[in-house]
Amino acid sequence: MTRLSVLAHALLGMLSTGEMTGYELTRAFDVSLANVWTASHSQIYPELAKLEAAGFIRHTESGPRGSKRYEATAAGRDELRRWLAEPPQPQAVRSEALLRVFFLWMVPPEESAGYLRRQAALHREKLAAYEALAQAIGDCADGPTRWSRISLESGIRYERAMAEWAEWSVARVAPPTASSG
Amino acid sequence: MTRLSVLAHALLGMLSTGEMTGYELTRAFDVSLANVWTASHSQIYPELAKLEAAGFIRHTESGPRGSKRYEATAAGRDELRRWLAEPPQPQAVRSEALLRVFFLWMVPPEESAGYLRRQAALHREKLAAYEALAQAIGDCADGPTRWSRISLESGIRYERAMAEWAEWSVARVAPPTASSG
DNA sequence: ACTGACATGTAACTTGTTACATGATTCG
DNA sequence: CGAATCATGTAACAAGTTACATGTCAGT
Repeated sequence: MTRLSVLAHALLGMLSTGEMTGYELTRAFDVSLANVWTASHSQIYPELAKLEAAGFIRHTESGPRGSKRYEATAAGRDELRRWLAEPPQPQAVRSEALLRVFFLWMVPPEESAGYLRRQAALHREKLAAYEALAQAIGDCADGPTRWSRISLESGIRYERAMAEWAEWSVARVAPPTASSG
Repeated sequence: MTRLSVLAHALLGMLSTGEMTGYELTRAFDVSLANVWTASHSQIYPELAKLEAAGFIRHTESGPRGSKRYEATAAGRDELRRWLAEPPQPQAVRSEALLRVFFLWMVPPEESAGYLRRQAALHREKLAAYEALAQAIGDCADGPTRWSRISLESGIRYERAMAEWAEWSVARVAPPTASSG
């Protein structure tokens, strides 16, 4: 194994938090990790096999329906810490939504304003969901939960900034007329 | 051709703005589009060939060094407009930087604070660059430029929100002591 | 018996990265 | 004539998506 993928480190991180099955990991990517990284089961199972072969995780018991519980080994946790200490390199941006904005001059103003309004609505929706979640988990200051709260805060600020941007853009494209104000 | 990729639409969009060679498109992804979408020449040249075969672009003259200038056909511009009108679907999130934050409980507080400070610095740097660029292009209200200014604004607000988030996180992890304040 | 959630895997395909490979033109 | 930039391509690989495929267990 030349070098571990980001997904591999995500799995390693989850399995350092506690024992989990592939199925539970799959659900985690749909729920707690959804704000941060996504992966499907078809990617997860082969990656778990690779990580086990490389000695970074091991599977302990076998559960009821042929399920396997995995946990990180000492080598796995070391690799995770090494990865966490790597210098951050600026990441390539790829936003389909923003790319569309770049080419909105192609369509009439009503249509581009509509696009931006839909974007604003989507961001407002996500913002509300994140804020409700933050309210629900409260001001936790302990272990892993603390850090998931900090990640969530990033999502909150991101969605708020993007909602405000979309609303600002609408105003710039279709300024409120005297009659409408 | 089953369905066009996002990259294909990016190329179609650029070639609706004006004639360009593959080389010029490659540079555009490094400069004006860098905030929005990235692609390397090894992806661009084959994609141009596919778009031409599908009749969405055509190449006009051949330049000095075997260069080919492409432009969008009417069918290409129609396809671009169709794509712009597609209902936006929420996109999968994948942020390696944020994933690391999720697992920062693994390392000592000094190290996690250091990580967040580096993140803050990177975002502040990008923010400054974007703001300088915004200052340089000014308050343009015409055609494509107007929309690139709007895209840039998204980058500015994003970097600012993320810088502020990182700084907030540092304070949460390593609160200023009475002696340091 | 049937439905739904649990549970794991593989195959085919698309997208994106890194490295390889070549040649033309311009400037100093 | 040498280096930088212009200019276009291919090949091998890594990462991610969608669809296919199978079987278990709990509840009704």
